[in-house]
Amino acid sequence: MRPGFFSGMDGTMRLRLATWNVNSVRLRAEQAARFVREQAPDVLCLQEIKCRDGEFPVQAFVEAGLPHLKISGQKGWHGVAIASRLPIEEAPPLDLCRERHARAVSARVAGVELHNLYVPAGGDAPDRAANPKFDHKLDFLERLTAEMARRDPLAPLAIVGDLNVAPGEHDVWNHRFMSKVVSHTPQEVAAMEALRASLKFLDLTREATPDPQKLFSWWSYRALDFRKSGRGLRLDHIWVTPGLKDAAFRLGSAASRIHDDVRAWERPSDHAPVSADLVF
DNA sequence: ATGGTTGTTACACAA
Repeated sequence: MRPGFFSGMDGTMRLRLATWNVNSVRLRAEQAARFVREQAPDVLCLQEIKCRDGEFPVQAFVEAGLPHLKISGQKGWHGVAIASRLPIEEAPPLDLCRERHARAVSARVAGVELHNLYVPAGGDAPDRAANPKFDHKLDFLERLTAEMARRDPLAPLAIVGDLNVAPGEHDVWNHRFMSKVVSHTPQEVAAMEALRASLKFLDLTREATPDPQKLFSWWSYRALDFRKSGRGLRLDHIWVTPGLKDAAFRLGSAASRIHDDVRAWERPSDHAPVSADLVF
């Protein structure tokens, strides 16, 4: 039996969540299928699909064994989707994007309320007054925080995706330098801390690999050799509520990792997938 | 302590 939701004899069920900023799902449908073959996620959350709903390569995901799809696309830019081995049920949608971009899609899978997010990158200048994109980014995170603060921390809920912020000093290649660069400014780090505190979220990838170990999920295309450059950021996250803590730590420690080998594939996305296991 | 690359699009822009 291939690895999947039902892990078998002991009656436990494993739900493997994965998130990947795919940077054009049409260009990388085959890579997505390969990732599913190799890592067997039960749910794959995609960001930057860069297509309309009707242009999504449905067949590739059906054949890969993730036939249940919830797609929120738009022409050309942004766009998010959830692909699942298990049936998708409705979940309360979040109203986060004042620009009405396709940046959030929500679903309930195996009893877990899942919010797949693509937070705005925020432009160049870390100044809310001078740079509307930076203001939009912080507004998006503030709306999300306000929404989460109304929820029950004991409810099984996860927020995953490209949050476009590296929250910790070991989530960037150089903390001092990056503190002046959008993605790791004090304002963004504070916004992420407010979000974390809203429901006492657990950052599963960091739980699995504690500080001071460096962790990156994104490397610029502008480096010839991303490994040699060493200039990465951890922008992609899987956060769960305390209601999922037992499931996340069932094996002793959190089982979450960054699949940086995918960043080394031919014609890669600039982001690597991130996965985390929940055991019920 | 900063040069350049990629994807979608339409003849730039966003990342």
